Amino acid sequence: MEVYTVITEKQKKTARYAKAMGHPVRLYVLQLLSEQSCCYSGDLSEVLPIAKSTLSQHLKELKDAGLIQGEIEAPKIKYCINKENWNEARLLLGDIIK
Amino acid sequence: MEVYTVITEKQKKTARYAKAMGHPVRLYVLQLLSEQSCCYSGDLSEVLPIAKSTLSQHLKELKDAGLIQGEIEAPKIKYCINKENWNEARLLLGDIIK
DNA sequence: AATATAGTTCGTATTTTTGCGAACAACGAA
DNA sequence: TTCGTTGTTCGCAAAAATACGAACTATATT
Repeated sequence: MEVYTVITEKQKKTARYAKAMGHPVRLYVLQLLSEQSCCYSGDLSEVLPIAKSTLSQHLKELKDAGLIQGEIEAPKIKYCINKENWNEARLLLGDIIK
Repeated sequence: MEVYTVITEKQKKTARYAKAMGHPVRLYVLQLLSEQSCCYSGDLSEVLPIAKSTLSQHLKELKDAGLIQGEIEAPKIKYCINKENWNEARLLLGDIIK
């Protein structure tokens, strides 16, 4: 059963993407990856003033939101934008700020 | 004293706006106000499945983020977009999703 | 002055987020 | 196989977000 609401699924999805972007560290990572195709967690860890475990959590959140994806390149992990979802997020947010 | 970080003030500001947009209720209100110039809290309260006090909190957050403003029109309060900041938010977010 | 309306603030509870260090897992190199 | 590198997961703590109902404030109406 669904509680009645005027809020659409599209708006919920948009809000989820916006929420994922709503932290400086995550926004930094997203912006970097939208510009330079890929990076390693270690690269980020060197420049960001947070613990590795904290960074890992933020990366996980971006992954859970669907905005990035990781590919094993042992012993590192290469992170890139999830193009499909990133494009969706851009469209959805673009519709809000149009 | 400022801890060193590669994260810019611009990114922090963008993240703050994104965070304010990161909830379905707040996104709904923003989208409504970006389309129809103004509304009253009561209008929102009628259609949104949340308590009035909860709505009031969300409106306060949007106000604190600078995205909307309220004008007393007793006994109601007329809410509108804060055009200056909304435009700033659009520019900042537009820069991310460009 | 009493009442009705509109909305905020207060008090509280629950959940989620943010963050850290220690421990762990996976893999390549020596 | 032992060691180093890379990054995640675990356990914990503190802070912030979300939500509600009750109480309150302010104003207009009767």
